[in-house]
Amino acid sequence: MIARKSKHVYIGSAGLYRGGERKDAMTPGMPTIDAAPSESDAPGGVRQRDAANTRQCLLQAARRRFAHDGYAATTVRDIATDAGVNVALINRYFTSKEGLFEACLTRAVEELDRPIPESDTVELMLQTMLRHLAELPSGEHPLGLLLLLRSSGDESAERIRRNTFRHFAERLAAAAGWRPDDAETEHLMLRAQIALSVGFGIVLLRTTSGLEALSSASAGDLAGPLGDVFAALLEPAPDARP
Amino acid sequence: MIARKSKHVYIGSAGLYRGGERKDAMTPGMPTIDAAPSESDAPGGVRQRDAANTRQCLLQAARRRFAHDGYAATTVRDIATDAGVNVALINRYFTSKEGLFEACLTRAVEELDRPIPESDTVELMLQTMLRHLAELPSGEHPLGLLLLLRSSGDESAERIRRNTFRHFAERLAAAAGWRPDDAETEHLMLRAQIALSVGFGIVLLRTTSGLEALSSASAGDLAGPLGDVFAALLEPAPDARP
DNA sequence: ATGCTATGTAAACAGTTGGCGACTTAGGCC
DNA sequence: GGCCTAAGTCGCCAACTGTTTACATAGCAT
Repeated sequence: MIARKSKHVYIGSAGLYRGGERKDAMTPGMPTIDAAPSESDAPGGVRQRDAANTRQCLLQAARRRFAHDGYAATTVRDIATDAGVNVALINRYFTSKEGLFEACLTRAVEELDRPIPESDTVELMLQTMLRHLAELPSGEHPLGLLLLLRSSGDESAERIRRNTFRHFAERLAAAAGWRPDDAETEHLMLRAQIALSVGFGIVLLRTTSGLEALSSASAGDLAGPLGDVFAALLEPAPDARP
Repeated sequence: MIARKSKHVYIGSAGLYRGGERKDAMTPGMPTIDAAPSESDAPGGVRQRDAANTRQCLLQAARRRFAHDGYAATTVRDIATDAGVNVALINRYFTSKEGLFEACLTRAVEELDRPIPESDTVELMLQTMLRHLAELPSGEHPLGLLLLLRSSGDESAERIRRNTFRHFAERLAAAAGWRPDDAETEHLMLRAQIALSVGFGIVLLRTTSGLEALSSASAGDLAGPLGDVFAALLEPAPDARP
């Protein structure tokens, strides 16, 4: 018995994925960014042309696949099918599979880094993390953090990843009082990185461990425990702690 | 320019991997389980036969590859080359790539579950986790936790993964006072799963994020912060916490 | 030695994958 | 209309991947 690659059909909480053999259902219509195929695209209809839209569709589909299955496990054909788009267009718009992944990563980093309220506090960073752990208003899980964990092996993508990690670690550490070259506060960097680990660990186990309580927890459910963790790690304790 | 699969050369902290083109250096000698090729295997020497040994070599090499690169990204030829063994032997001894992965997973679970001191305490679980986060006496990083995060997509392997997660979550939760079907202690399950996330998050970021402080931290360095986290999550706080 | 089996080797196979080049066509502009 | 370019399609390929098959041989019992 050969364990063939699973062409799984995702039925996420809010329809993360539509069925596998999208091609039959979609083409030749206009690629749609989200949810069910729009009513308007008749099966025999005319393929409309909209470069920006197809680009977005590809990005969206790629984000989901990459985040969920990892880089190596997803094929460009998977992505194209999900997006309801011809495979060759991936290379047209993103040069290569690596290019597409890098585009996903870049967009994810932008999303994660958007709210920079100048003065960081541990509390604010905690809320940002919470927002990216839990469900979006649209009902979809945020994929940015997850994407950051899916390495492609490509050098330039890897650099983006590492820079992002370092950037957030430093922001978090700084919010907790860490200052560069200050040996006195050096331990805070490690603690900030551990705090970061918590977030990534949660997002990973939420999506891949099958732990019921964790994967179904809402932002509100996580707020309490996660607040305790951040406080224990980064808030100066009453009794001095090396 | 085609982004070819990187046949990287691992030079781990304690020589996790030896160079990529092992075949030239190793064959035809006896496959060796660890470290540098033993002095005794002359290049023109006779290939010795030792099924148990080659099995172990394959397992070891597979563990490293799977844990480090993920299931999909590692090829059976990679593993065979690392182990200094013919590719076909993977299928002989483990039926398939999936079988080999499952064997790795099973062994990892055994290692993780070894010390069951009957009565679990949060403190003991913390120490167990610490032991699997930090370096082994041999100088190698423990790969068990990491392997648990690398899904193969195979149904039976996935079941092992999930059962292991659930098992440890319940052990940890129980150690903190959780009792099945006791709504009063239900919140402890979520907290235990978050505590688990911390461990997995750390092991993941230690190996893939390039965060210096974290990846070079010793068990002793982690003990303090991690102890704080576990305490904040699982030790009953003086002021009641829902 | 003779045979037998466990072990190991080499080559090939069938399916998949990412990428590319030649082609078609929609839609705007003159 | 005629033309042009961007957008999309189609078929192919070379490389790679997991697996199998046919073959070689070491070690051992007889």
